[in-house]
Amino acid sequence: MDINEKKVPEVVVRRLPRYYRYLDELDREGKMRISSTALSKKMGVTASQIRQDFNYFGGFGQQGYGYNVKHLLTELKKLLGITKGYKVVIIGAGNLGHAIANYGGLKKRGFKLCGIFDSDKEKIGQKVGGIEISDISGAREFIAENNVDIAILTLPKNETEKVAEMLADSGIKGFWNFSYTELKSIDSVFVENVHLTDSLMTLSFKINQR
Amino acid sequence: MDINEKKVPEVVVRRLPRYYRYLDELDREGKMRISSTALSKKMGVTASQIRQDFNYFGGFGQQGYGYNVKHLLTELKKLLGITKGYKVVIIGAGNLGHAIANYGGLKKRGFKLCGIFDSDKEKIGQKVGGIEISDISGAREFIAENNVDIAILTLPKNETEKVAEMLADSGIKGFWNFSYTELKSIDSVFVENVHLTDSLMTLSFKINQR
DNA sequence: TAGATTGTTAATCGATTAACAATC
DNA sequence: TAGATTGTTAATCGATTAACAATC
Repeated sequence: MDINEKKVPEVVVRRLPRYYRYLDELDREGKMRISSTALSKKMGVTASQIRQDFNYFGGFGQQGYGYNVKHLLTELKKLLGITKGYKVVIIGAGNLGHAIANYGGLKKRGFKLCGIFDSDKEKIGQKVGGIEISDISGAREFIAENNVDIAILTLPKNETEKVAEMLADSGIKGFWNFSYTELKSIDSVFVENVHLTDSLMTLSFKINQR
Repeated sequence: MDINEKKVPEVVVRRLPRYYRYLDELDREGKMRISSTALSKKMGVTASQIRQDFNYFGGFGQQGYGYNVKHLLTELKKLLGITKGYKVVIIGAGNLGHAIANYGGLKKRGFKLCGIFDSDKEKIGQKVGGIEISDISGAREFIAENNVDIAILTLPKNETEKVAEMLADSGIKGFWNFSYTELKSIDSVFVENVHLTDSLMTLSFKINQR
């Protein structure tokens, strides 16, 4: 019953990609099944947590057997939208934009890169990862016409906010934002802010405390 | 008393860079002081959490006044090692390596980029962000001789583990790892694994659930 | 059937929030 | 002094872990 389903906590959601990675590896190794205990040892978490996490989605295992690797992997893919083939565009064709465009991980996870935009006249027309860089002024229309799902924002801080505003009602569903700003979720657009240096600074903190 | 000091929880440590970002912004805006309540509204957290977090480090405020922005910022910088001027090298001069080398955020946070290494003969000798790319075979010695603190690993998955092994006892203190592997903390080397697509997948999950 | 291992409830632990005395 | 706001204790909430009945 939907009405009784508990909302999946954010902490659990953030663990799902990690499960996906491990299950994907097990599958590539040809493993057919795995128990929560075996997986817990591999991942360095408790078996209890694994079972609890999966049970937010109804549970993917079988008593006495464990989890079928292929089945669990398929279910994780479904949950994470990997099977949806979400369309993405990159806004900002700098080094980071290039790195993401050329990164095979996007394709592997079902994302379809279908456009790259920049405002630099020098860059427009050049090709990155087989895709021609277009003028950013056409981004809004492109997204609307092609039903693009996610915009990857790899722009300088000062350009990001106005670009986000421009794209807000284009039909875009999510921003994956790499700039030094925290975009707020605008209406119906989910925002995932990535602050790369935050992670470097936690590392630095730990080194510094020692 | 050291003996009574509670270990700072990981969740608190991971919030520190965010405090740093907000305080840095307040300082740049010329704000002299801020109360936990005002900051809590800006950041979208509770004032209680802010005060609790800072009190793991003894508290940086003054009753009846709030927090002096410059003082709090200075303390955060000290905690995060920004004042230490940690030396970093980049191992892997692909797009991501380039992006990080050219990113001003490292310098801003006091990190000193002092070397870039790659195994590709074509790349060796080229300059990135004013630094010449060196042969990766010399990385270990360079780190040991120059007391490099952190190695940023932007290599393909298959090369990362053996490079990490090679550098393990060079005196390096931390790995900031971007490859599709989870490096385990080796002895005295802290590891911060960055899985960029994990964050994209949580975004994708949310879009998918809607 | 016996053994294994999940799904799920209950217990514990830790993190967040609330409250207020201390104090600037 | 009165007002403001922290530092800190206590209460609450939520997440993790433990335990075990269900069941393959």
